[in-house]
This record gives sequence, structure tokens and C-alpha cells, in this order.
Amino acid sequence: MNEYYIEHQKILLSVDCIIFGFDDNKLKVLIGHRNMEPGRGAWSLYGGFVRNDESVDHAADRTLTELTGMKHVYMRQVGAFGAVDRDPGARVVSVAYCALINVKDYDERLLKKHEGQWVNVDELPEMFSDHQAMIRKARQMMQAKIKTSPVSFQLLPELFTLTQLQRLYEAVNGEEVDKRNFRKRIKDMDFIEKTDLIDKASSKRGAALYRFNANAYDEESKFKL
Amino acid sequence: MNEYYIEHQKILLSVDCIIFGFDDNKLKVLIGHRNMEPGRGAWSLYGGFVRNDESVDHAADRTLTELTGMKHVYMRQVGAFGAVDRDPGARVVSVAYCALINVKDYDERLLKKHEGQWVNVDELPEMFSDHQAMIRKARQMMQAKIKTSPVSFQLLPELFTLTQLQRLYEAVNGEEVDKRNFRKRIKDMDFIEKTDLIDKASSKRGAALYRFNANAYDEESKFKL
DNA sequence: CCAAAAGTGTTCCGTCTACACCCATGG
DNA sequence: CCATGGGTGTAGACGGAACACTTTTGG
Repeated sequence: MNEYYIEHQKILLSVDCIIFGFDDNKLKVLIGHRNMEPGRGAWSLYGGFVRNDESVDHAADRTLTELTGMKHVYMRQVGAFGAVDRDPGARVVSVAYCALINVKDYDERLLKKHEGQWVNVDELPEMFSDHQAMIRKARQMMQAKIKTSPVSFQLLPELFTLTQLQRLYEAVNGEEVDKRNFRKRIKDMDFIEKTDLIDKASSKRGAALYRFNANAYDEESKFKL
Repeated sequence: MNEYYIEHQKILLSVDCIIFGFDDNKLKVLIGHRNMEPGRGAWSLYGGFVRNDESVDHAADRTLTELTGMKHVYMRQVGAFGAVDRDPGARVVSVAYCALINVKDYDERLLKKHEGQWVNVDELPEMFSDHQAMIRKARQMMQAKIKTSPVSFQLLPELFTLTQLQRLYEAVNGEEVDKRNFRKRIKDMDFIEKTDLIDKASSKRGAALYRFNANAYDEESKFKL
């Protein structure tokens, strides 16, 4: 009986990437126009089919690299989306992945070639299939993660100011927090290191630049924002 | 180029169920012997292939019902497992689901027919493929969930004592908690209702039986254990 | 009568929250 | 000289953790 279904199963497997970035104090997601029928032209996440000789994780990495030129990016599985009619053209089950990138780091030309657009995660357009639901789920994951593990730094340049970090935190969670309390929590985490450098771009006085020291951070470190 | 991969994709899609139960103050998982080559006879989760005309979620429900006779069971997706060589016989990607059932509720005959075995989640045998990893991930999800949402009641009979609930909580998290503090937290949750009934099975004195009132519990209720 | 589980409050300590003013500088 | 964002400390409220004894009853 199992053999019967194996022989006749006609399900395609794809991946979709929810690529988050942080810019202009807003959490953004990178989307594009779908380049296949059905639904050609609709707003869509970037995705692709899983190849026979690669893992599902690898398919997601590859999709991201093809789009941005970036490698070794922080990426986590969001989940499988498997409704029968989620793709009107064929039976396609898709595994969604969430990637966090620094908006300044990708290859501009590649992005232009693919006509990628950064959109505010709170102002999504109509999108193909269940892609909005994928983004919502990814954002929830992100909100949970950012409080207890040092993922925020993936969205920032190597050197950042505490105000940038705070604005990022606020953008992800959709609410403002007290500056003094926020900075107090940062001080408790030794692996967020103050450098001697000053960023003069954001203010006249200048703000100290910080760096996340991944080596100093390890399993027993407490992360709490 | 996409078309090329669609045509040639040879990936099968299955589901696997991590079925948790609570018995003898231990968290258990229901496993069986694999009934297919390769790996026939190895310890394995219950699973099956996704049909062309059903959602992935539905495939998981169906698998559980075929095994236990139970419907409308609490079930959540754990994630997709997609390593290339995870199944030595074919390219199979599997979506794992976690189900919580009350050990007394399933159909004994069906379970016997399938030769299901409850094993302590802390003492798993060698298992087929990545099934141990699936169980570990499901357990982590469970530990996170049980603290903030009322899933524990899925593992208990409708009427239960506070000691049972506490032992369950301890079994999931692998550590003991203080009885008085635990009961204080229960008192704060109005949707955990004390009944007039007394359970005499567990002690000479008898213990009050409680019930989870799902109607009284709603979105704005706070759940914190 | 005693073993075994049920049931019950208070104190302490650490953590989180609320809150307002001075500083440095470019224009 | 002033507008703009950077930087700093304290007091009070709240929530979590530690902790021990009495009750009931079957055997």
C-alpha cells in the first residue's frame, strides 16, 4: 500500500526565503515579482525548487546566494507549507526559511538584475499564494529569538551604535522601549563590546560604536533583551 | 531553467509523528518497528507518505488516526527534515509533527495491531534515520510551549489532580519544582477549575480533581507555569 | 498508630519599570 | 547659540524563590 503511493506521488518540493533587513529604522523584507506561471508578475518571495542532490537547507542557501551573492548567512527554517491548493498550477509543498542580512552587504547589481524590492514588513502588498503567512510566521519566530539570542547583529553592520540596536529591537517588536533600561541590559552582556570608534553620521555629538564579539559569546552566556 | 528541475525532481514527501504521552510520571513517546525496506524492523516513528489530494497537515492527522483511532488531536508541525541521505533507499523529505495524547484514550487493539511501544523519552533506543533528532526537536518545542500555553491538559485525562499536573510539568522539563509555588501559579489561572470530585486512587487522604475549562480560557488569558 | 500523599502562607531578594536632566557639537 | 541625538542613576513595585508543618485515612 505504501508502495502504491510512492509510485504515484506527484508532489513538488520548493523552498521560499523570507529575507529580513533593517533600514531606515524599519524591519524590511526582500520580495520580487514571480517569474513563472501561474501568477507571473505577482509579488512573491524568492524561492526555487529543491534539487535531487541537495538538502532542503542547501536549496535555501543556494536561493539566497543566487539572489544576493552572500554566503554563510544566518538562516533558519520557518516550516513547511503544504495546503493542497496553495499553488494553483501544481501540487507544490514549500519549506520556508528566514534569513537575516545586513542591507549594506549584498551585491547591488545582482539585486537589480532580479528586481528585488525591500518593503516594510508592516506594509506588505498582496502576495502570491501563502507568502504573507510565511512572512508572518517568520516574524513571530524572529520576535521570540531576538529576546533571548544574539541574532540582531546579523541585521546590523559589524560596528553599530546602541541607538541603532535599540531601534532594530523596537522595529522587530513593534513597540518602543526605555533608553536607559535598554542600555542597562546591554551593559550586562560582556560580549557586546564598546570600541574606541565614534560614529559621527547619526548625530553631531557622535555616538560610540559597539561590536558583537562572537568568540566571547558562548553557550553559558546569558542573552536577555 | 526552473522547468527543467520541475520535470526531473524525484523527491518523495512523507510525514512522521512524534506522539507524546504521559504515564508513570514519565514523558513517553510512541514508536514502532519500521515495516518497509530499507531498515525494516528498526525502531521508527510512525509515518507515511503524503497523498496527492491531501494537505501535509492532513497526512499527519491521517497517520495518527490510522494508528490510534483518535481524531481532533492536538498536533503541531515540528519542521521539515531534508538531508539528502536521510533515507538510504530513496530521496525522501519528511515533515515531522508532534502530537499530544492521553495515554488512556487510544484504541488498544489498533495499537497492538501496529505493535506500538511507549518508550521513555529520556531512554530512546537507536532509531531509523534522523528520528531521534525529530524527537529531540519536538521535545524542545514542547518545553517551550508548556510554560506559556495550556497544552499540558492534552496529555492528561479530563479530570486530574494537581500533583499529576505537576509531575507532568516536571517530566517535560526534567527538573523538580516547589509544590507550593506551583499551586500558587495554578490558583491564578481561573480556567483551571477545582471540581467537587475526589481521586482516591493516588493517596489515602484523596486529592481534589481539577478540570481545564477551555471555554473560560481565551486569548487574553495569561498562562504561566 | 504510622506511613504516605494532600494541602496551605510568608518572607526575602533580585529584577523590572518608571522617570528627567546634562553633554557635545555642527550648523 | 540652539537644535539634535548621546549618555547617565535611583527609587519603588512586582514577581519569583526558598522554606516546614498540619491534615487525612487506609492498612
